[in-house]
Amino acid sequence: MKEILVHMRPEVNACIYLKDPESSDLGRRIITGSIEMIDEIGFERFTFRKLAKAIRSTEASIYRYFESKHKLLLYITAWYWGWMEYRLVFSLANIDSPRKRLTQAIEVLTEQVTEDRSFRHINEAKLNHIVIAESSKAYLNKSVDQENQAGVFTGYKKLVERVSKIILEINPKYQYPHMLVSTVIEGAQYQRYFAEHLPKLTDVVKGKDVIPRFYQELVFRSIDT
Amino acid sequence: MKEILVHMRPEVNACIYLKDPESSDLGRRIITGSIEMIDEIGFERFTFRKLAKAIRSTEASIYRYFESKHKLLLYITAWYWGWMEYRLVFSLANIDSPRKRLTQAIEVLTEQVTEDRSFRHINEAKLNHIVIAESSKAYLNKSVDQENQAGVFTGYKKLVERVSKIILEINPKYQYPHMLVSTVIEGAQYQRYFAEHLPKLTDVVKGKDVIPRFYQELVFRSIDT
DNA sequence: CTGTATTGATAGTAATACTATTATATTAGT
DNA sequence: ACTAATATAATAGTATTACTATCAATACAG
Repeated sequence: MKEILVHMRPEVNACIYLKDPESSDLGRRIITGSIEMIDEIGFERFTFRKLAKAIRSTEASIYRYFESKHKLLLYITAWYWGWMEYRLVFSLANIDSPRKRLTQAIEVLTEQVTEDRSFRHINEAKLNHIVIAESSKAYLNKSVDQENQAGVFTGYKKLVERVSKIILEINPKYQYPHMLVSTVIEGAQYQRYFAEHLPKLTDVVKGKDVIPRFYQELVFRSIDT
Repeated sequence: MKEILVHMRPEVNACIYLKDPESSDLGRRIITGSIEMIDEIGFERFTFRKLAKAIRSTEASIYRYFESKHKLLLYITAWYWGWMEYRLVFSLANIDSPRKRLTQAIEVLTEQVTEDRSFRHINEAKLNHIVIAESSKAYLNKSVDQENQAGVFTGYKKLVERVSKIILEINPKYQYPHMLVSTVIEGAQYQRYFAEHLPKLTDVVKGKDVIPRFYQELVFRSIDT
């Protein structure tokens, strides 16, 4: 993947940032540093002041890139969903059978993300870890409608739409493709979080990743006539 | 239900509060007022100072009941899951067939909550609305392990366990009952949130509540052999 | 009517979430 | 090489948040 993606980057809606963090060294340090720090101390305790110290810059400089830490979270999650869409599209290339395409799509959406490093300054495994724990905070707040209207969540919606279409290819009469896909995506994240923190809410098997398996079965049984 | 529940109240783990809000008029005003206010302005913008003003008390007095607004959120969600368990248990009374029991359980877990008012000072419809939008913040943070160990999430886990058992009665070989139940509970909340704010992620039909229907089908297809 | 507990009133602190100003360093164009 | 534009650093400052502390007023229980 490295070779192919090296000149592509997930597109993030420009209204999220004041200045594109991909456009400068400081910008990239902000992204690298915030992923690192949010993973370590959590989004609530994360502040621009602490980040500034960690990346040897200043609060005021960070504010020139992002209006608030909420916008930074929006950026990180939008980047993640953009990246996921690339991964999905590439992993589906040359697969013709809709059923195989769906199997592969569910796999990509639910599997544990390991270090990828297609992008030098982004640790995808850590990014995945914070997306699991923090990404829902990006839309679970009162500014969601305004931000949705501005197109902030387009990447996520496109991903859901893409997989929904595969489902409809397999069963054009299935009535809830979007519900099913968003249930799988959100569900897989929660199950991973539960496995780590609230294991009574899940069924973990030591050494095995049952999450993709569970959702594969769930989806195919739901859509088969 | 009113007559039966009138002398029962959901039990909330005492370590969540400093002083039981059910034990005084001020305590109940804190709960009533916070449900109202969190629903209106969201958990992030909600502060004890604003709440104090709204219920004509003082910040310091509220702090005598709850250490922080996070603990108050824990209290509210724990109360909600305790209440849900009562609703579930009562609604399953006298139903013998495991399949019918499961159908009813899914219905209770996924349906829209309407005004109930078994408890004078709690508006259950509003409570449901804030649980949908805010409850995941109760465990999506770095204190989750500590709080889980203290038993804060017992009510939620008991509910999942209860429904998982019904699934195993129907199909003792089904491997993922807890994953399935937590997927349904979390999923139903998200779908309701999406229906209101991010409709592209769901399949809403005007005038119809498709969420229970979708999850009924999903569950029974998943567990049937 | 006295001790105890509850709430209210007020004040104060450290941290957070910003905004503003000015200085310095870098780079780009001519 | 000089100028202008731009980016960042350094510093300071404000309003709000998330508390803690103190003390007075009230209630109520024995």
